[in-house]
Parts: sequence; C-alpha cells; structure tokens
Amino acid sequence: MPLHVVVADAIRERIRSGDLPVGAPLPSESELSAQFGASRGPVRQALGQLRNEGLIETSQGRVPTVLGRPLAHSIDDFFSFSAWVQATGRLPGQHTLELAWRVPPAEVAAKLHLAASDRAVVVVRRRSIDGRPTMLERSWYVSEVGRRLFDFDPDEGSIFGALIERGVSLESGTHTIDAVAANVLDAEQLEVPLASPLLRVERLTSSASGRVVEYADDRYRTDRAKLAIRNSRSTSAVSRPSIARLAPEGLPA
Amino acid sequence: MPLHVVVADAIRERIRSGDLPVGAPLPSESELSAQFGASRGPVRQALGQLRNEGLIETSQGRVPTVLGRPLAHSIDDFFSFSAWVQATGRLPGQHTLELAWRVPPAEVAAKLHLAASDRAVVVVRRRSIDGRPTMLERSWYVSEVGRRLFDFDPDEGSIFGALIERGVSLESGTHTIDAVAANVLDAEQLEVPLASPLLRVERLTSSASGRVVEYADDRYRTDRAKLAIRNSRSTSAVSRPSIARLAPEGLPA
DNA sequence: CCGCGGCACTTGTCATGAGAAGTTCAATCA
DNA sequence: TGATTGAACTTCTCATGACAAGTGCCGCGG
Repeated sequence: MPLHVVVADAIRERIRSGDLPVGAPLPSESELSAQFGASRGPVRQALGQLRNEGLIETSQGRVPTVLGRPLAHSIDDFFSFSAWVQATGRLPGQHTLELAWRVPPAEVAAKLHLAASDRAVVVVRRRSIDGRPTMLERSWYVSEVGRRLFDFDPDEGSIFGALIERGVSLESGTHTIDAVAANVLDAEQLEVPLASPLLRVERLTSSASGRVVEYADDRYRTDRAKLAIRNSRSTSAVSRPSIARLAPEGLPA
Repeated sequence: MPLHVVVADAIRERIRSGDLPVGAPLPSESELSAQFGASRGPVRQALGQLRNEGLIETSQGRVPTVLGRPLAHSIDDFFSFSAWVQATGRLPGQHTLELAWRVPPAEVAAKLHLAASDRAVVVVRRRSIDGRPTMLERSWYVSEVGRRLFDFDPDEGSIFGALIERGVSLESGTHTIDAVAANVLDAEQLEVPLASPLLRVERLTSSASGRVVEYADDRYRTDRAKLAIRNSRSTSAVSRPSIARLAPEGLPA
C-alpha cells in the first residue's frame, strides 16, 4: 500500500477516534515525516487528500487543523435509497411492480451502451418511507449484472446492497436532476394527482472498469423527499466541486 | 501566479475551447513539462487538480484522456448564474421585474432570522441563456446587504459578483432542491404552460461570520437547465459527501 | 504596560533524480 | 493466422534539496 495512503489513513483514524479533536492542530509536516519515516512528498499528498475531503484545513505558515469528524454515513447513502432512509432512522419499504428481461427503449439502450437488440433487466419499484409512498424507481441493468436480480427478492430490501454483496462493482455515478410531471403510473403509485410536479433523479452507475451498468429514473414526491447541498466557497476553491449545474445536450450552441 | 495553476488553466482552456475534444489523449507529463518549461512536479499537481474536477482521467501507464467538458470551473459557478453561463461559453441575460425594500412574508423572515417587522430587499429577475428565458429568481437580502443593490443596475449582470466586489462576505450556502408547478408569474415569464413542472433550487447564503444574508427561490425550465452530480464510491467513500438527500421538516417522525 | 521588530518555524512551490508498475505495440514464434 | 514476448513508452511513487512567503512568539524598547 502506498505510503501516502498509509499516512492519510492513520491521520483519518486519529481524527475519527477523537485522538485529534475538532479544532486541534495536526503535527507539522516534518513531524509527520519523522513519525512515518517518509519524506515530505507523501506526507503532503496525504494532507492534500484530507483537505479535499474537508477533514482538515491548511494554509501557508500555519499548522493544519482538524475541521470536523468524518461523517458516519458514507456516500452510499446517495446511491441507495434503503441506506439513506435507514441512516435517518426511518423504515424503508419497497414494492416491486415489474421485474423483466427485455429489449430496452432506444434512449435507455444508448445510455447503457447496448446494441439495439441487446436485452437488459428492468425493475420498477415503489419505494416508501415509514409506509408512505415516496419514490417510484425505474432501473435498467445490463444483463451481466441484472441476471443476479433473479437470485433474490427485490421486495426484500436494497438492490444496491445485494449487488455489492455479490461482488458487483458499482463504483461511480452521475446523477442528473430535473422535474417532470407525474404520468399515469407515477400518479397512481405515488398517490398524487396526474401531472403533479415530481423531482426526478436520473442515475448512471458505472463499475470500477468504467463500464456503465445501470440506468435509473427515480421520481420523488417533493413533499416527502428533497435534495440538499451544502458547500462553502473559500475552503472549496481548490477542492473539487462534485456538484454542478448542467446544460442539456439538446441546446443549440 | 503559481506554475501549476498556469498549467491547469491552460489545459482547462484547451478542453473548453474544443482544442482537446472529449476522449482525446493529453500530452504526456514530460511533453507538458517541456511545453511549460516546468518540472514534473507542477505538471502532476495540475493534472491532479483536473482529475479532481472530473475533467480528465488518469491511470498508471496510460496517457491522461479528456473525460468531458467542464461542468463547473469553480464553486462560484454554483452560486452565480452569470458565472455559470459564462463558464459554459454562453451569454447570460437578466431582466429585473421587481426591486423593493419591504417586509417579507413570515416564512422568508424566519429563514433570514429577521424579526416580524424587519424589512428586507427583494429582487425578482428573469434570467436567460442566449436570450432564452431559463430561470425565474426571487431573492431576499437582509437590509444591510440588500441596500447595496440600489448602487448598481441589477439588469447589468451578476448580483453575486457585484456584492463580492463591494466586499460583502458570501461564504457558504445550503441549496435545497425540489420540483414545483409553475404559477401564473412563472408560466408567463418562462413562457411555459401553467402548472408545468419546474426545478426549484432554494438557496440560503451565509457570510463568513455565519450570518444568513440571502434567501433565494430559483425556478428553472428543465428543458434548459438541470443539475448534475458526479461522484465515485471508492475514492469518495471517505471523501466528504457535500451532497445528501434531505427529508423535509414537515414529515412526522 | 503596550507596541514593534525580528527570529524560528511553518506551509507552498519547484527542481532533479530514480525505481516500480502498468500499457501499448510491433516483432517473433507456434 | 493467432498468441506471446519484449522493449519502449507511460504514470505512480518516493527521496532530497532549496527558496519564497506567511504565522506565531519572544524579547526589546518605548
């Protein structure tokens, strides 16, 4: 394991455990170098990573300080409805409306990088929080991944979690957010009037190898779930903006 | 200006301009070193930054490749409509419908932490991209900040930029995203049918001292603007989740 | 007692050099 | 023809050394 990862993990653990409380100064770079028997390079690489994670704050001439504890829930909460709901102390529910293996519509096939005649596995589920219908989920999986869905009951719980457990690589994702009017199925399942505004999150999930494996269209009742983003300018000026507005491709330049 | 920033800016510009199209290979590190008269250090620092921004992809043994056009150059693009539109190479426009100093509705006053009788400055503007109506913005500023709005023409350009220039501290923000049906004003100004689904972004901006200074309700035509979020699990499992789903307060536990 | 200068220490930036590990591609062999 | 090997690339990692620039603090002088 690379030295800079070792250093970053060690410091992260010291922060998580409370050994380095919030606001506390970190050892200087030279001290860390000595502690880990590394030169300044790897140490600075580790500190840069931690700064990007928002864990520490650095500035010239001043020893780095601890900004906050790492959050208990992971980014998985953003991929998995079940994980999110559970993390907020409520009860997730799901009711499968459809589970099938068939040729997807052209626009879905394009997003999954499939040939026109390739089949994919589609799952349509109504998700609920504490028994209240909250979201309607339409997911398409490439066959290779999707066939595993027949191994277990999608009414059981998290598909995301089940796939991860079975060794499927679900690594990165792009989420696109907009609003749509509820169609007949949406309205019926979410128990809202036809054409009600719904928050839509489209998700493209890729494996570690970069292969697109899932396309999902999730529609939320906005009175039961929203999205929130928190960010600050100064500390993130150098950090990566994981969020951005997006202009649709369809717009003429 | 630091060398690695110069290098990063140059490459970013070459991507933005299309000189380096999507999927194209970047020059190798040694070539870049030669081009900029820099050693490998700053070049690698620049590439790391671009990788963090999701602009390029790197892996051992392979030349870096262009992943996509920049979604956002900086966090500022997320706060400022003008900055965002300009960064994507298009022309922002604004038409002010109202600029007034008056007592805000109770729910707005609460968000700004104002007393019931305190006044605030309200601005309603229709924002456009390349002349097309795209977003309707309703912003409320606390008086202390809002009075500066009368110093310049809000039709001129970015309020955000103008306030920053005048030394106003706009440091952090919380964005809440949902969907709403277009009301009469929305429909008229955005040129969509009544009750069309719109993407709404509510923004609470705070100064460095933590004081809430702005509340905004921005409503987008979803055919002209969306939100995108890119994230990966492994590298971000520990990375800060600057994004989270949010359950509304109104929900009974 | 207060203010100020200067020194020690810090991080930020950059150069140079080197080996490990992965990728690409063309020549070679079955 | 198809698989394999190897060399020439690449990036990743790390060490060392150096200077610039910012911070904190102690002690001196007022």
